[in-house]
Amino acid sequence: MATKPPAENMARSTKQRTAILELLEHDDAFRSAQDLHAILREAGSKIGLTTVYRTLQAFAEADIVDVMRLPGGDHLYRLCSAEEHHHHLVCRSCGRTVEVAGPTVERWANKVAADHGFTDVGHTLELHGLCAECSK
Amino acid sequence: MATKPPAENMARSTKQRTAILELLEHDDAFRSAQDLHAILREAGSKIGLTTVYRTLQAFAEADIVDVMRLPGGDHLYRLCSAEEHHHHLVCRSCGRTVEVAGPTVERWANKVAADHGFTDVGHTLELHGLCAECSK
DNA sequence: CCCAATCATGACAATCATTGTCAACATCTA
DNA sequence: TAGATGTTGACAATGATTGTCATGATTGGG
Ligand SMILES: [Zn+2]
Ligand SMILES: [Zn+2]
Ligand SMILES: [Zn+2]
Ligand SMILES: [Zn+2]
Repeated sequence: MATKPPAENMARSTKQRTAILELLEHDDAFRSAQDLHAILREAGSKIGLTTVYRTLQAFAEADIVDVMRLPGGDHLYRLCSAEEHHHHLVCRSCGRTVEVAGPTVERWANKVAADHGFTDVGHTLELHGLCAECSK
Repeated sequence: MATKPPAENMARSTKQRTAILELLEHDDAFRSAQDLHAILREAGSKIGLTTVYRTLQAFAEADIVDVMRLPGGDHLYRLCSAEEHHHHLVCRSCGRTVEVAGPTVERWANKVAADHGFTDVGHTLELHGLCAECSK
């Protein structure tokens, strides 16, 4: 066995996938496919934009990265450490992101849903503000 | 005074705006600009798609309607009764939507943010499941 | 080590909701 | 009622994302 594949999703290990994964490993904030593509090209890589898109999608599919959507609709990706369900507290200035668990919210959500006769409930939750640093 | 304008945002009252508002008033679910446009054309209106987009944007701007985003990124609009801050419990089958207040969540969000040194925090929260009806 | 079977890549075209443009039009007030 | 100005609608433009497909890379077997 040479290099192990990044995920079940993706059968082979390639320079491109490795490069993207390394970028994400050293990054604290959520980044877009275009961001990562620009950074890689800047660093001399000849990687194509389509590949970056596809790779990030595959990572997301394999739960390797978390996805969030900007108000404008763009997709942003981040390599999260927590394996379990969690939410994000994002600095709207520098992008710094903290992963937070929300047992309180989970309970509240389930109760509210049940009270209204809803079943099979899920939720999306996002916190955004200014981090200590950016708060000056 | 003839007809009062729908909002400060929009100086004049027009057939188009009235038509859109009436549709929303009789609708329980979130709808897209294209949905509403299709419905209006179906009913014989000659309204243009651009106008529907602009009108909904203006309504949202004036806090007359709530906006939510589909996973795909599309904008959906709904006329909500609650004037204060609230969240939505949406049926992913029929679209039926219930407005819910979330004091518990607000408190939790503020605490979490403060614990991490974040200031000026906001949040987005969405609940989705199957309504009693659609649960069979 | 070498090859064939496949998976992956990248340049390019195609999508598609949304936005921009602007001349024709409607509304409202004086 | 007429003019000033907000609105409309057909159409073009945008821009992130996805589809296509020939070429290139990876991997397991021989
Ligand atoms: Zn910050
Ligand atoms: Zn949660
Ligand atoms: Zn609402
Ligand atoms: Zn339902």
